[in-house]
Amino acid sequence: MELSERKKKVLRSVVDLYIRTAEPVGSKAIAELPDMKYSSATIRNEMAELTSLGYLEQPHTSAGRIPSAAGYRMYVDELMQDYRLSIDETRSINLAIEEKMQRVDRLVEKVAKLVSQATDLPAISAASRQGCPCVKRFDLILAGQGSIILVLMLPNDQVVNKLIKLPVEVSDTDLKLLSAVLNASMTDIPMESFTGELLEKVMRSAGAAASLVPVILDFTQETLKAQTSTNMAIAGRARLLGLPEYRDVDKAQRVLSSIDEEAFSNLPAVMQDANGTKVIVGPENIADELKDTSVVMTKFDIGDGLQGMIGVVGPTRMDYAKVTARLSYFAESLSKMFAKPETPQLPQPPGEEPNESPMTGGT
Amino acid sequence: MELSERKKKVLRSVVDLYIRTAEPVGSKAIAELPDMKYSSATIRNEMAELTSLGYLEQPHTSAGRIPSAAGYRMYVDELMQDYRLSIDETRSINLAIEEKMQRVDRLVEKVAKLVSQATDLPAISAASRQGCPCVKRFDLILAGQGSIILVLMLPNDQVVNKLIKLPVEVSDTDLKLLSAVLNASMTDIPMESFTGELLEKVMRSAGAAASLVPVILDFTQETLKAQTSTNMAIAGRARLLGLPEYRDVDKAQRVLSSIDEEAFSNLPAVMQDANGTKVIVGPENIADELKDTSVVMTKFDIGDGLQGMIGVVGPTRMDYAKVTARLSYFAESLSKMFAKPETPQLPQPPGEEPNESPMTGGT
DNA sequence: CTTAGCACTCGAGGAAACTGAGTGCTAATA
DNA sequence: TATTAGCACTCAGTTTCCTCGAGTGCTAAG
Repeated sequence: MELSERKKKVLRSVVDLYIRTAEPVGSKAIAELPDMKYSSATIRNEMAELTSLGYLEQPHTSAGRIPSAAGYRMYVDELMQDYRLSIDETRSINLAIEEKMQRVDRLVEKVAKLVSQATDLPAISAASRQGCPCVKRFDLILAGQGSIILVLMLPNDQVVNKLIKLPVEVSDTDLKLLSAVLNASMTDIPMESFTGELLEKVMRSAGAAASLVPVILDFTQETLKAQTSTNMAIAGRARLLGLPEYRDVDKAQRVLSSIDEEAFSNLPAVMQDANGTKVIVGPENIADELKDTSVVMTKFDIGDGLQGMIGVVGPTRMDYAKVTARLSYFAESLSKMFAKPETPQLPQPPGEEPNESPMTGGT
Repeated sequence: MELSERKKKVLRSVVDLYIRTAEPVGSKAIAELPDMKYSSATIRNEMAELTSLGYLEQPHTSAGRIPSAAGYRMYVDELMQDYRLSIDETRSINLAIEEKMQRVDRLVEKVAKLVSQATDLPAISAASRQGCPCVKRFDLILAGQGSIILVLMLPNDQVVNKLIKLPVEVSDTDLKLLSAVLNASMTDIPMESFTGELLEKVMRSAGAAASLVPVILDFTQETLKAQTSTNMAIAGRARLLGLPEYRDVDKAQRVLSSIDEEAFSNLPAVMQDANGTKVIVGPENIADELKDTSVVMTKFDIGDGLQGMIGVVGPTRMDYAKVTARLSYFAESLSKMFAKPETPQLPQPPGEEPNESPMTGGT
């Protein structure tokens, strides 16, 4: 059933106000809003109906109303008005991003910290590898002292290596042969096929250096597996404690613990299939501890087959409009930065035209 | 001034009891302890003196006493009785450590988590490189497509590399020459000396590939710098919230924030010069937020020139004896594990002989 | 030197009363 | 018919007041 315009307006106002104050909202407060042309009695009737429709709740008889999960969902999906980032906000985000970021794992930590600062909420950031990993090229270098260096070139120019102590004496020629064989048979294929006949074929062709093959392939498998693993960081946990809903220490502890545990380990996966910004409202969360905790997250592109994700964790009563806007802008800026790593070209702050923040509110 | 035996006994009892209950301790409670042979009145007098000596404090007139910072210091340095780990405790620590640990940065995270679990307090873990880093050996590999791979061998068999796009065409012979020059002049010296005449000499001898030298040395410097950087993780922050002293959310927030900020970034450095276990009691902390928060930490050996550190953060009223014992055992186990990485040989659980936990209580 | 006794202090905890924001319902109004 | 004013009622939160008892310091007796 579609809500009347007036009901929508009331619902939106209630959620807006509740987001600002964290206190149950009464009919009078709504009636006194600048562009509300009805008396508190009318609002009262509307609120009563919204309550019976399941969009609002009443903590107890003589208190105002607070949004229910369905109310938030409706708000996020249809009612919420786009938040316009101020020039100051875009500038501070840009400034934050401009700092040099080096290694990927450090980067994830840093991004999480920045997002947390920008939203004043705990933030998650993750980078996970897309697509099936394979080796582009093998190199074997004689390193003296009876050891060799194995160098793997991966797609996207990444290079990984390992020092291998030689179990047997191997000549330079043997190595050349072995690497030729490896490059001929084992490149550009997924690691699942490193088995059976292919393996035997390689062993046969490898000649004197055949005993190295298992060591090499073990390391290769390990490396490729590590490539697919997701790197994830959480920052700014303490910001939760500043919010009125977490004045209750026990509750705060439960939430913080489950943040630190595995609770969010599946978020990057969830994000894979979604596009744009995704909002998970309170009870839609999986974990029980997170009943009145929401998550807003979005993807960005790191390049090199890496998929980035940033998100924030907050009370169900969080300022979705603002958070979504900042998150989207952040993601956009990061994507652009990674697109041209040498001269980071940051997006222009939104000028006169409305700032579109794409959004899907999946369940 | 040396305290009388009886005063020591009273002080120890007060701290012990306060650690257990987190409530001010009265004279009666002390007098009723099994091996206390004096009446509450006598204890009262002793406590009054201990108070005027600065070892105890009184929250208000009609309450019991709590230890002051000086009281804790005294307790940690002289009074505390060694805690004997139970077989169960050693077993669970061993079990935890036995899990495979891969990369160093992951390892640091994992260790922090384990320590936090073992002590039920937030834990810090860090790994930092010891001694001045240098390059053992340079290798340059032609990688096709107008690029080369630079391979640096560091002490302790670590290998790092980078793909370099060639600005100019370079032949295999040129590369051989360049790497010979690099290996002759730039190995086994600290990076501070990569300057002036040495640099010029290399450039002159490098021939056709001279234009590569700056790129190579930039990367080398960066790598060596990264080698000295400390890797640090904190886990189990939420455990703080379970403790009575952090029922006050604002306080908890202040402490957690400063844990997440830079507050502990200097701990690894502090640990460098200390040996054994170090206890920093509340007000000895640098940061103001950490006034009634203590830190216990100890070192362990990762090998490969890496120095490990583990520590826990807790209220000044923490069970120093227990924490210190567990931490020491943990450190010992880790050291042994890294000493023989393939077949981790864990220390035997302490048998009949007293379990010595070396300890220095520096200021 | 130790201990029993005692008057005193003062925070914690609980009951009772008060306050006021907010409600639902009814009747008047446009 | 839709809106609004008015009113009695509800109930969480706050304040006030009181009691209770753990703990103290001091004095005098053992």
